[in-house]
Amino acid sequence: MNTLYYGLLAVLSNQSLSGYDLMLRINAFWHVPHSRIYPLLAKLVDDGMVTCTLVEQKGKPDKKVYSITDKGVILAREWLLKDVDETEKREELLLRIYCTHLLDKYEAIKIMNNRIQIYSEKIRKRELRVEEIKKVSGFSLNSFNDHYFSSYILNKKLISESAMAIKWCRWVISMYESEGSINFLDMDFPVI
Amino acid sequence: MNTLYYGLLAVLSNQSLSGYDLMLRINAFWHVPHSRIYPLLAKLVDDGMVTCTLVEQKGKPDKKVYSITDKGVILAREWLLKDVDETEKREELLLRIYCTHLLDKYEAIKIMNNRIQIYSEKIRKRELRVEEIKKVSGFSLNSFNDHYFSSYILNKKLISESAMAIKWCRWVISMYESEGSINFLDMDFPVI
DNA sequence: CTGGTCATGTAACACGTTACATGATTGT
DNA sequence: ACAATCATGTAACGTGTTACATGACCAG
Repeated sequence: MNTLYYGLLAVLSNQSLSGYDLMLRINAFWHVPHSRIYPLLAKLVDDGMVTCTLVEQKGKPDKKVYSITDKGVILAREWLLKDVDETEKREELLLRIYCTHLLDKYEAIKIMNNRIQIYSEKIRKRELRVEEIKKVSGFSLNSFNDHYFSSYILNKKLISESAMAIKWCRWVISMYESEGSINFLDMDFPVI
Repeated sequence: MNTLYYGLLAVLSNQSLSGYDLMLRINAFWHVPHSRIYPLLAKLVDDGMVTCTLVEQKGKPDKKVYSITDKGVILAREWLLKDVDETEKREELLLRIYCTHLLDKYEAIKIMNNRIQIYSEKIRKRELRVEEIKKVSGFSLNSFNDHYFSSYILNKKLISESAMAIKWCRWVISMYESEGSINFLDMDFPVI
């Protein structure tokens, strides 16, 4: 049961799709060829996580539409709620976000707070590294070809990414906490 | 010649390291076990990209220190300068940044401008998707469990990430363009 | 005396990619 | 005619992970 197994389950938790459509959808996250999707779908059916229905079409080949089962939703929720380590692949994080609808308010807020902790720790480590670079390079560089420059801009990028992620987490939490109506006009995440 | 092949070359372009130290360094980007590094290092030596020197140590086991060759630098530069597609793995992007010291001012600015184009296009597509979500959901949601909410926050996250990346690219360009002294006090990327 | 760090390597297995294979329909 | 899209599947190959294997030194 690898990332793609949960990936297919995650996408199917949003809507029922054919193997072909599933491939198109999951490509928004990362590239997956159809050769990996069809065998895994068979396994998902085997495991009782999804059901398959043949849909006949006119002008197009028939297709098999897959729908998530209750058992599948339970597994997807387990995967969403399990603790993640720092080395988690980015794609997996995006996929988890795409599944937030499977969580209740308190579960979602808890996960977001957890994520804020992880990003804060990352920033702390990178800030230390930046200070170290500044010190060992004597606070100035002879040229941009100095490898301290590469390290410096790389660390600055990682810090800004984590800071942005924290800001986004807080925005999501604030939406969950504002009890009122859920209106797109009231919720807009200011980009920078 | 896969990502790790260039990854090892990229790290070695910054400094000579043993297989063990190389593993520790590359783990800053993504997890790589030593079982993958040692065979690849042998291949890099075979291909004439790096040279190997045995360094005896007291109190610690002897180690093999690997250094990049001129041929290795040429290949690393080729890899850096080759066009990248949108589906490029994130790790590879970070690795490329870590190697900027191999590029001259004009090459680096060209790459940054190119990246800005890619991120801009990404934002454009995601903005369209957000507008679509707003429309089909009727500009409001019944609950946070609605999968439009998941899609909405996911797209917002991707947009903010790309926007931050563009800001970072512009910051790097501005540093390359400011001819004066290279002082860490003069260059600070404001996080959000 | 147990577990952690430094240090290098191999082997079995799981996972992922590219290529092969088929076939109807629609647009250029 | 030719290429692209929709639609599903298998096979060979290459990549990556986990486990096996060894050994000195140091700290608790």
